[in-house]
Amino acid sequence: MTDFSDKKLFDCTQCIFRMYSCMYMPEEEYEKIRKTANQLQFKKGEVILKQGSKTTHLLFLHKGVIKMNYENNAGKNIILTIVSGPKLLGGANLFFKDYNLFSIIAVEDCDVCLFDSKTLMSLLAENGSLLLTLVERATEMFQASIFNYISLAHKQVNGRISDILIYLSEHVYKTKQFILTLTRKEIAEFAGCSHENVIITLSKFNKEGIITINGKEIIINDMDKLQDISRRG
Amino acid sequence: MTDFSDKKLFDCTQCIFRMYSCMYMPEEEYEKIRKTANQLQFKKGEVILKQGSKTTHLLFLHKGVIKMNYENNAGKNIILTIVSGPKLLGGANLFFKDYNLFSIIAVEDCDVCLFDSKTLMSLLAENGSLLLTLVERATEMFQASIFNYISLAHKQVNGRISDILIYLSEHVYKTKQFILTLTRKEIAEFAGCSHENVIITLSKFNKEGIITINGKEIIINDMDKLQDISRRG
DNA sequence: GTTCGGGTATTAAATATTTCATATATGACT
DNA sequence: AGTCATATATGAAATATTTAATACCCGAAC
Repeated sequence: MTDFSDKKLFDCTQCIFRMYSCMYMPEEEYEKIRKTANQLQFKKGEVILKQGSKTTHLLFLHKGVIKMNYENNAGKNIILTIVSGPKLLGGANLFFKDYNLFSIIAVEDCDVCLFDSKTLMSLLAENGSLLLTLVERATEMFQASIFNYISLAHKQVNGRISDILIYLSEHVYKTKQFILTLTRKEIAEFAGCSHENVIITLSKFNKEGIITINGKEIIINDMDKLQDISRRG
Repeated sequence: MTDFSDKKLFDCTQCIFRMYSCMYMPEEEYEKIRKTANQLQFKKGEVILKQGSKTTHLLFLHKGVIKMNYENNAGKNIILTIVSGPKLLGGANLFFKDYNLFSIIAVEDCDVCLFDSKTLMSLLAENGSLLLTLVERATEMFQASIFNYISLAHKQVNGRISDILIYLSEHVYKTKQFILTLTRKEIAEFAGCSHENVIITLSKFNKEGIITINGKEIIINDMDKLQDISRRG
């Protein structure tokens, strides 16, 4: 983790969070928030927020990819969702709990802003329209998680892996050809199956020509077939 | 569904929704909302809100038990969660979407209040503190769903059924002995497995003495063992 | 009173998944 | 260049789950 408190890493005037804010809030008000903001860079693998730690900040992911990781009481890691910036990471994890329910871990190098949640919350309570917008954004991610989990809980591994590939392609990397920084083990933690099963399934999709695997690179050749497998579960 | 627009079914002064509201809102303001409220009773099995229909109302469940049901594009029913009143049913399903993402269906007879969401939203935008509280409540249910789904996606059927029994006991019926109105098929839709598997697992738990089944009645004899099975997955 | 449909229950066979053992490849570090 | 840890890959055995077939019970409808 690198702290650049003295200089500005990202241009705040380009910030999406600010864009939302100033739709509903005068510049001076926003400045109060901005002063509490802390620009940071995280390297792949670094923990941005740790499960169980106090929630003192709301997090805005400018750039990069993170995983929301939950370690259950058996010590098993479970990936709740994977998201790419720009995105506000709040909601159940950050908005209302005293302690973080999940960890947020960088899967690729990330640029983030941390906002002091106390300052933010008191400003939000006076500014319903902004709050509505923020909650709406934060809720979006939640909805996405729910639908991920519908897939995971009610489909077999073929369908789950298809869903994850579609999700990564459409919502994280936004292209059909991407470098997958997640390991097979991490995909297994996301899909809720053994890593062997992930490998077998990916190999099968590769052999059938639905996807092409070149080391870390994945190319989705036949999105229709993938969606068909997803549909049939 | 029974409409009692002329008379009052439930006592509004006892309403939990009102309680939240008047913590942050003068009586006159609340009256605006109350005037748009519509008290209704639903019988077991009736659809309260239908997936795909327009979201015109926010729903407050006074009394009873509902299931959030999602019908996927293969026509398969999936139960997202089961909740008992009093509870505000909002969040992703109702707050921000033009159309309901899920259906809400009465599992037992229910008393509900429907609030016009337009009126409510405009009042909320002017009243950040109330909004925060409502969003917090709505988010709670979401969190619970997420943890349900962690269970479903990352455990095998024994663990899932255990989790569902624990959940029903602790959060829905609030006692270790309850009349389960859900059919085995519905439990299967919740657990994400075949109904045969539900029956086999429940029978097994029954034989092992962990639970006792008398027709529709379920008694949890050994909560520790159930939690142990849940933990081991 | 009979029929019908739905819920409950059980089994065997087919299929899916995990576990375990093992092997190769890769990158980091010395 | 060698060592270590980790990721990838594969196959066989053990286990879990679904599917399909069948049967019983019970309440609603005729």
